[in-house]
Amino acid sequence: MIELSPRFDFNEVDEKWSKFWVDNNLFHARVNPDKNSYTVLIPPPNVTGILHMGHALNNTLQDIMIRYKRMRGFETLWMPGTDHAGIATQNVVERQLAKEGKTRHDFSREEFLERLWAWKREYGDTIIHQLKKLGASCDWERTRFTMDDGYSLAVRSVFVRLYEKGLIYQGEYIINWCPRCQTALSDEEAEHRDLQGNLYYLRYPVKNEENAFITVATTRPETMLGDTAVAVNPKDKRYKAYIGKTVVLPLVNREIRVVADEFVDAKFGTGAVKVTPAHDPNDFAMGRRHGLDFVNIMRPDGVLNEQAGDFEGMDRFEAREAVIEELSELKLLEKIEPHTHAVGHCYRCHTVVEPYLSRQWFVRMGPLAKPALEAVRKGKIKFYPSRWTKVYLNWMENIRDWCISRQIWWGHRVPVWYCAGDGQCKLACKEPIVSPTVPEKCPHCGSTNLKQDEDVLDTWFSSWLWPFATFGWPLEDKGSKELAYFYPTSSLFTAPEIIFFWVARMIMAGFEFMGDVPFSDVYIHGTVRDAKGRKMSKSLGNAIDPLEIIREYGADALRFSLIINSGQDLFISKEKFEIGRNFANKIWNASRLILMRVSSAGAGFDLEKINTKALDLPSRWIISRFYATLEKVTGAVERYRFSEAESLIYEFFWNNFCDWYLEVVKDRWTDENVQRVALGVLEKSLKMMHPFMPFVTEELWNRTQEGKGSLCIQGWPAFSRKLVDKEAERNMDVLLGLVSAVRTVRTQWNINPGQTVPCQLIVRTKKAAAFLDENLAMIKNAARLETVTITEKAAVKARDAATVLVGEIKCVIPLSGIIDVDKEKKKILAQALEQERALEGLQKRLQNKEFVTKAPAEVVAKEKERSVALQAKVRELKQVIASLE
RNA sequence: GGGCGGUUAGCUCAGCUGGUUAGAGCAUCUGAUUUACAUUCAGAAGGCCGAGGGUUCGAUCCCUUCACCGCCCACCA
Repeated sequence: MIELSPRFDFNEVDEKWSKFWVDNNLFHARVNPDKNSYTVLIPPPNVTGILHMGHALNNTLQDIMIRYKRMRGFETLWMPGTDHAGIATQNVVERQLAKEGKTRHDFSREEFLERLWAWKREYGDTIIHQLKKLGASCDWERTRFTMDDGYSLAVRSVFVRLYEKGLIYQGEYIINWCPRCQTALSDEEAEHRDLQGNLYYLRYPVKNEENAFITVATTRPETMLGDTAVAVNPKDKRYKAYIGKTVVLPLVNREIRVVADEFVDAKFGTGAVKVTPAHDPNDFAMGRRHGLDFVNIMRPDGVLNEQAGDFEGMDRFEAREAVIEELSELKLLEKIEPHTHAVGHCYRCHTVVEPYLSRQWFVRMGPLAKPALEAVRKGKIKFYPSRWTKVYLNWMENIRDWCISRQIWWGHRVPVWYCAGDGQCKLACKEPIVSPTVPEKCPHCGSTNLKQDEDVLDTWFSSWLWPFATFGWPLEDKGSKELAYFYPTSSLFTAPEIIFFWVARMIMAGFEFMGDVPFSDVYIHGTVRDAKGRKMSKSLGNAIDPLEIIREYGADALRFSLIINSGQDLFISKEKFEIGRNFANKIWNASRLILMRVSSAGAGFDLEKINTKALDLPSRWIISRFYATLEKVTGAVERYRFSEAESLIYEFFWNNFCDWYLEVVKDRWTDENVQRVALGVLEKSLKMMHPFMPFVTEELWNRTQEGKGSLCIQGWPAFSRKLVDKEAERNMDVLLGLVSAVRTVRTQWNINPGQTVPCQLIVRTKKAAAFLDENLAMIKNAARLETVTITEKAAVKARDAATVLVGEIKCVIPLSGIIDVDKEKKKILAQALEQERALEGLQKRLQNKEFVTKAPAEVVAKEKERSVALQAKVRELKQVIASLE
């Protein structure tokens, strides 16, 4: 007798097995020529903090696939790790410092970085610990961090290689500047949000002409202080006369030219544009085209500088008000119109970004994008669901150069040194020294007085190397055993917002440095939102902590509930986790029942070797149901349809196995075959459910299948076609229908559920009678019937009894009441009529010569088949109607 | 401005190549339960499948127009 508590105590079980799996090193992958590899690389979580629900979803999906593939016999590698997440992590540490009343400038660069490493050590460990709690079957020995020594070497090498190929360049451009973080941002890091702003119409007096103005419209009037031209469309008749003339920029009294440029849209605003080359990307381009001056009016912190004259020292928004006020006094403000437009915000601190002129490093993306586009177009990389393919292609086709330098301290420092020289070779020394290792001296003048570039690289400039840098590249290259075995990896699981940041860039890096795709499948999952549809976030305070759910409902419940809700975006509230908890408990209790009832007879017995001929109908049925479910589940997992897989499992285990099979055999536990089937189906089910709910299944596996070793390294159940018994399923359906119909009758007539009732089953064939006879005990028991008589003719008049029709079996329960037989008949008649009409249409089509000759042969054949089936169906229905008469 | 997705029961969603009576979970209601599980069981009620048009013998499903919601992208100042 094995004692199990009636409640699944997940806390103890979760703890036990996550420790066991790690202690026994069950997830370590090695190069194994006898097996195919299946590799998944974790999207490394940021070391900014603890894991949120999105991580829980992302990692559960990966774990399901990895555990499934492991059971299918692949050498599976799931590479774990964390990302240093440049700006994001620096921000959280700076916020921590702010609480102490300090800024990073109170520290030296080294001291500040030490704070960051301390943070990383703490949170990096927490994240790994949390992944283990979730049940993630990662190869923990390989845990990587994007700033590990080896990884850093990869980052520097890549920089050098691209630089030498001419794909990295440095230049002055307008970039997205966050005045709060005081760093450049990439285009992807500037989030555009619609803001209600104003369109200000400013008048610029024409030089030497009384009362002549050109009116320009702008959303950022303060930038007028940096204007160096006014532009109009060359075709715009209104302004033709002004082209080449000079206007006087108010407030600063700078004389600026009126230039003609095709870019200007005559229809927008006034058709005249103020040109601020240092503060707007379009104006910058125009400035280049027309050789204009670049006047930078702003300091890096968003405060106006000495170029702003009287406005020096004002914050940009403060200056906006002041400029407008002064222009208004000068009567140079024509009007203000409300205007909604998209404004970039820093993706980390949400400050409005400023288009800012500065010297930055860029990657030329065009050449890199080419093979990456081809790979997806040709299907070498597939997106699941496929609609994301278009999103990817669209971005790649319009790709722009990537600004990779950041003016922060946390990250990979740009591997570029400048010779501060001894004055001997000024010319040569202007050339930067680009090297993966710290250069000892200037190659030109030999000076050892070298200064490294102050900037660090965009965090994604390291992440994009994840698929191979994690394997020790470039010290290990394509020829290395590990890379040859595990690269390209198999599937990538990630969120839609990461497609541009990461997925696309990994594909480009894969081709550039490894000459091959980094992975073949990309699975894009939904976003976890709260019940109101808002994205879960710490700042909104609507986040549900996965650890809290694990504590209250268990890791299996968290995993199961998340996945079954994961079709598209997930709308999660706490109650949603009950389904997983209840299901885990159901599995627990079904196993408990079996353990209590089964002697040693079922142990060590393999379902596949069973002689089905000796089994009763419910047993054949449940075995068949299992294999049918197994096949569908396997197919669903292979197609990344995880929620579908879970629904199938849920329905099978709960509705078929527990509610029917275990109920039906309740009184027959002494039957050895019942024991064998119950335990056999449980054994296979535990395997099938393991990738989804690893803890409860591992625990029960060890309780029911002692000595076989850990469940996570067992084989995935083999599908057995011969055990799918369609006839048993059909027959059982009839019985289930019968029982269910009787139950309905009982409810309708308010018969005490405990009370057994007499019943007459009327059948039309001897075969059906024999079939009922065979399963009489079960029917009686399940439907709570007594004195069931089976006859081939109706012996009771319909109006004296409740009559139910199930297939060809008519069930008559003598009662003081009438069931409306006419209604039943009408229903079937309507059905028959519809089928007949369908048949008619079909036959019409089949007689159509054009259709028969022109349509593909398979289609015609299929239609013929359908026609035959329909005919049979119609005939059958007519018979049923006749039997009702 | 461009693109994508959604609209199915009170709520959250399935419904994968068009075909019996459109499903599930939660919530509601009725009843059961000394017998693995109240985190249980049996049952009920609840749907012109967003609106219009089209294709078809037949449309939740395909085409088209529209409405509303959401997301992504975009240098009209």
